Amino acid sequence: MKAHTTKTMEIPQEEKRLEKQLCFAVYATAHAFTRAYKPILDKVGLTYPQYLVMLVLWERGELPVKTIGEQLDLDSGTLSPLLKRLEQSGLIKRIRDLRDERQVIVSLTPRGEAMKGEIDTIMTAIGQAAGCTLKEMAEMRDMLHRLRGNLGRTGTDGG
Amino acid sequence: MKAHTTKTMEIPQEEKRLEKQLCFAVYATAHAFTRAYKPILDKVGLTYPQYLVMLVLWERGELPVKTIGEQLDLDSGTLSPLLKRLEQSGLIKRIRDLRDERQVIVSLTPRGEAMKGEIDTIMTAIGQAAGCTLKEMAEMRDMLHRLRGNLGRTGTDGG
DNA sequence: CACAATTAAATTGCACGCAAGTGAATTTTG
DNA sequence: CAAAATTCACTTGCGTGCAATTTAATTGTG
Repeated sequence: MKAHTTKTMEIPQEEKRLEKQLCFAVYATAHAFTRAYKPILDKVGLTYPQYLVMLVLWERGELPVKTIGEQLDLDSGTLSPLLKRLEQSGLIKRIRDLRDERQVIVSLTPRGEAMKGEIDTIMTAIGQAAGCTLKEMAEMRDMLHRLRGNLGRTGTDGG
Repeated sequence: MKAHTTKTMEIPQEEKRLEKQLCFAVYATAHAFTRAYKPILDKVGLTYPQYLVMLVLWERGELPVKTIGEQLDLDSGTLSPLLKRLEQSGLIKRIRDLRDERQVIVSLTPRGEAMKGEIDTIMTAIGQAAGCTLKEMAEMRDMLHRLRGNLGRTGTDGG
């Protein structure tokens, strides 16, 4: 594998500004989303990552920890304590799989299932806060999806 | 102020899927960016948020903590320990302002200033990882900027 | 079937991010 | 000018994220 000359040609000053950085736009918008969700999620006692886990379970039903991690791009170091909190909140159960005792199957309790009724309220509220047209939202989502695909397959080429 | 009927009309199942959520696209892309930056930033001994602080200082010169926080949308609870680590790394100085002793002025050390030479290498590497055209990047950045503006001014209407 | 390699989840350690509270300095007000 | 209100940074506590390690279970191999 011959490395092509990683040519570091001069980038114009203007392009180096924080406000010009796509990475920062994504970073800051992610925080803005979390903050926008907070007052809404506080009412149902969820953090934003916990809400994402609930979304996955509402959509797909009971799942092993591994699969939840694949859906959300999170590892067990993040999920294990998070799921423990959701369990203590009485929203999910964690049961070790009898077929394969390495796995833990996560499923919704009746309370967790019932909370699914809140989805519309939550999504409507956020949709209004975002203040985008559905077309814009879809467009942005697809662009981000592509971008994420590109970034994900970065071969950690140099180290 | 009469609340307009927060009409929670039915959202189609398909739209509730995780993959359809713009918030998740932003969330996951932010993490993908951080991971893409990691091998590059490891070489210069910075975390991604630390890199953002350095960007601000390279661009604007010495600044009080407050202003850095405004630029990055971070509060002192996040910045104080982060800046302390950058100081221990020998990249910045923190000096209490003599005019207003409530403020702490953050400035670059010679080592921090010298690191500015790494910018081009870092940005070029990330640019290649992102694999977008400059037009796409600009487009996405501007859409995110607008979105962030909308989310930021969400009046926490209900609590 | 024993034994090495692999896999899943949990744990540990560190660095954010943010709410809430503290303490010191400055500004506002009476 | 003195007291009250505000501002700034720091600290504390909690919940992520993630690398690295640990423990237990399963799979692959001879």
